[in-house]
Amino acid sequence: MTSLGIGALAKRAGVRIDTVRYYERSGLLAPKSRLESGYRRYGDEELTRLRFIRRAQVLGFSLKEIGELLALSKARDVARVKRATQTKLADVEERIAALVRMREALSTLVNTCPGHGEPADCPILKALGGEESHAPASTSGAHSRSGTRTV
Amino acid sequence: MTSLGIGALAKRAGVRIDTVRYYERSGLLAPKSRLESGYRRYGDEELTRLRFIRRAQVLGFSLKEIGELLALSKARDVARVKRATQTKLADVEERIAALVRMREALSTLVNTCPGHGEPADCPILKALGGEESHAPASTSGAHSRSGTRTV
DNA sequence: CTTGACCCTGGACCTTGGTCCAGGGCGCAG
DNA sequence: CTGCGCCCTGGACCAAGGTCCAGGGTCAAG
Repeated sequence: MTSLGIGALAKRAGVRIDTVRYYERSGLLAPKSRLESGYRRYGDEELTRLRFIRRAQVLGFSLKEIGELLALSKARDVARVKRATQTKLADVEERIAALVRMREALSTLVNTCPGHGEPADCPILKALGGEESHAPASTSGAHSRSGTRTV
Repeated sequence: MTSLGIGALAKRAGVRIDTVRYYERSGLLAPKSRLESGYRRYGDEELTRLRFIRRAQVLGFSLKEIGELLALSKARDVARVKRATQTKLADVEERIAALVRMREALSTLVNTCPGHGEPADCPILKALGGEESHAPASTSGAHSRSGTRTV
């Protein structure tokens, strides 16, 4: 029956104190109790829960989704918890597919670029829009009133 | 030698006008010129560049990274452009690997959860921290001075 | 009791990638 | 010349997920 202050809890979960309070504000993690002074007290369940929140984040759940999962778990609604997880799984699969497409495109670019020589031979630069010569591109362009038609 | 106003440019690239101006503010896309009135004018190169920016975003580059890519391209530094792209490729591969791990974890959860019955049999709920009964969890906790030691 | 470490609250601030608005100035067709 | 639609600027605002700060109270060791 460990009893932890917020600092000890945060340290054990590898997060910052502010983060714990932020999760509390977000409705994800309430302290088990408070001292008369207002100090938060946490038990093992809270630690587990905090660690779960972090794991779920790594699994790609947003804090909002984690809150929903937590609510479903409180409701002990196994079916809905499962469905939420399936939805997330589908989402993750979609993201993987998108990243795989991205990888193909990038590796094509890398593989066809000689890495030296003429910019004209670099497909990456070509993909970038290729051949612009000159072009001053002043960052701090003070453009005054009254210029010739196209500055 | 098409000459476009910001609206036409935005429409052709499928972005909003504000987004074009936002990219300009971010140093990614300056108009080719300005009318005396201050109206922005764009040519084909700017359109290509804007489209590149969007494609690069889809490929997972942040605007900051796109800016770097653009700077390298201006410097016509083929070698460094290639290296930046390789770095991004490695990054994408890492993200894919993380998502694949995520997918494995989620599908294990989904596959081992019966989807009905006792919460105790649901691995998702167990991963969540499992068995907390009761716990009132008052959102608007007015905690007054003077309580018993642990409220 | 004193001291240093810890904790409290409320609110401001940060980053990223935009989006929207007010108040006013152009461009061009009729 | 009028009017409609486009454009200008600067600045506020959004969501997410924190992070930090000021100003003050508390806990526990010595």
